[in-house]
Amino acid sequence: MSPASSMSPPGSVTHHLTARLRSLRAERGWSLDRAAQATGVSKAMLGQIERGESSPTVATLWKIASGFECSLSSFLVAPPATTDATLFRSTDAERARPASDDMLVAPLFPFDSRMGFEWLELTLAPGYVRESEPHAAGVTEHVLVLQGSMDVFVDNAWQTLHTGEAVRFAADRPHGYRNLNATPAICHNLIHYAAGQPA
Amino acid sequence: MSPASSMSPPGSVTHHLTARLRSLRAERGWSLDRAAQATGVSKAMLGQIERGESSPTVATLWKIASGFECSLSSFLVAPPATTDATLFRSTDAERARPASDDMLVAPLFPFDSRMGFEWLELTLAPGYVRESEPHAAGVTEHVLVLQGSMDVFVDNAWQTLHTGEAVRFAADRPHGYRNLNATPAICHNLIHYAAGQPA
DNA sequence: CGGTGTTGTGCGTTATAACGTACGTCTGTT
DNA sequence: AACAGACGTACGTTATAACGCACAACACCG
Repeated sequence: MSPASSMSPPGSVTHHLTARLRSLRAERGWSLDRAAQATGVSKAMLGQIERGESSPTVATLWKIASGFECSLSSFLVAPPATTDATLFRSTDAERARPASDDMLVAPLFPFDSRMGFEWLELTLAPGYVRESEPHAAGVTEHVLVLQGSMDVFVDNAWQTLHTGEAVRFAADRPHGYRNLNATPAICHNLIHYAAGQPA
Repeated sequence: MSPASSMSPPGSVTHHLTARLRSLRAERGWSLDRAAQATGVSKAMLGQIERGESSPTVATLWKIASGFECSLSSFLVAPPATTDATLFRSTDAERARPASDDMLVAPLFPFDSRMGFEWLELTLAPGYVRESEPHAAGVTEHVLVLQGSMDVFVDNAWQTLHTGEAVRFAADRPHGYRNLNATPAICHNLIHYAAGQPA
């Protein structure tokens, strides 16, 4: 993109790539020769990549990642931001908001791109029935019953879950929940989205 | 690597890259011209990449990902394996195994690389005290109290969690759990590991 | 103080990624 | 059937990624 300058802007993809490679090599105390031997990439090339003077091919980046026994994506995406500050949540504080007449949704932990999931607590009133549209591919739902019992529609059949039972299923197919009992059912619903995909 | 053949092996990185680009373009009904215009990469190059005849630079791959409004890593890492078969679990079945005298561990959902976390149910007997060693960087723990109350040691202080309360914290620092009450405490413990890093 | 080895960078060459354009093909139109 | 348009591929050129080698700077020893 910028042939004149060989510098890499601080926030860019190439900058993270150079920093990652440099720190990884320093971390193991490897010389360029040693790294070249481990990865199969010439040490001249490795030096240029570290200096941001050339943008490697995915093929060579793969050789580098393999040599260092690291994932390919760790060279590209920003680090998982280590983690954030400690976060306290309370179901009681969130449960007060009714999503509909016969269901309460308490967002325990809202969606976080670093985690890739959101964690909800659902309260299903007696008689609640809901069939969800399929979500995008790669979405996985976890349902765990805390109180009472309920039915989950997965794989074209209703399955009964009692207290303490759980199910995990791919949500890119028709699925649903219902509570045919006389008492409310409380469950946790953890929805995991595929990595790197916008909602 | 193999200059003679222009094919990409079925399981390789380049194969997934070509398939991803091809399906993404077909999904939107874009022609090569349209894709070239959206990404800023020549349509000839896009065609060669789709056919596996050339391995793009990370710079051009970035342009492609930006043009399609997708994450860079979605072109590289193996697909999240869509998802697995439906999996039923029961806490009662697992809870029978005592991990120690004063704590029960029930693995609700064992670690799954696609999800990046494991989900446990802990039962802390009265008087239980445990201070964990810091885990690797990028590990995040979620604790949610289901029954009774307990204390969690985070940020160099003990915090009390009552039923329905939860906390999320970075586990690469000293942390611990205790139950100073007269009745057992039950909580969920979801441990999320950084993506792409070996345990 | 001059070997001797190691580290990182510069240089010339080769392989190939990337571009712009032109061509063959297939479709739908009047 | 002939034309027009859109799509994907093949071609020739340029930019640059990648290589191997050689050199300069800094160490550790004799």
